[in-house]
Amino acid sequence: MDDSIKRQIPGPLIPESFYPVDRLEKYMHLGRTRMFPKGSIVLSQGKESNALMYVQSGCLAVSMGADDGHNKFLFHIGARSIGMATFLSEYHELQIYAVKNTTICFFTVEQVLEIFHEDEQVILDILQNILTKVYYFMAQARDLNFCRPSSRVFRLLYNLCIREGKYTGDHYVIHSNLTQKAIGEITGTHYVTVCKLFNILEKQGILKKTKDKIYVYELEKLKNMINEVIEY
DNA sequence: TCATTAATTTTCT
DNA sequence: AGAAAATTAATGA
Repeated sequence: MDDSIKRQIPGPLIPESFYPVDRLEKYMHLGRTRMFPKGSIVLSQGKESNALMYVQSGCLAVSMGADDGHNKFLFHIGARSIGMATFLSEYHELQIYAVKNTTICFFTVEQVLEIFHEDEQVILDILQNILTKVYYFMAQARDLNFCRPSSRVFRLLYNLCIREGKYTGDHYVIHSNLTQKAIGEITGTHYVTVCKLFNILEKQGILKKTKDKIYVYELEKLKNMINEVIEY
């Protein structure tokens, strides 16, 4: 068995660890470093913030509130990545909290400009980080428009397998500790639906998910499932 | 075809 | 043991 069926998918498949900007590491003395314990709020909705956040270690989650109290998960900011709420205007509807114990270095606009002056490559790295996010959410907008939830879940699994699945004789192993809930948040489908979809895949012997691994036994079948209409 | 709610069971820490 | 995650069933859009 070879990997000829594999096809590289550009950009991140799951909204975390977007393009790292670890060049900021050597300018941390300019900013203000702070520790956030797991579960604490880094930025509450509506609160003014005009700093650039560099996550040195740990992980943050960014979400956006809705009128009806719902809260849409957007993406994670992992180690060596960055986040910005409002560089330009003061109001926003984002909320950021620490998923793990996290150390963040905050840079003011002035400090960022100072770094830009000294190190132009940082500008490109930050642009790359933002553009990667933009592209991800453009693809997301497309999928939400044109694909059914079952297709979005199946395609995520298929792409994950192509991207990082290890072929081991007769099946693929994906090392991933995504929960069903997380897959639901990423794909915009209800976690109960995700559960049902996994049951269908497992019953057909296509795939099996454990806590930290996903075993793909029939990659081609999984690919075909993307376009099938599922009966629940 | 799916979201939603609620009620249980299973798995993690 | 308590929290989080997963499952199952029922209802409705």
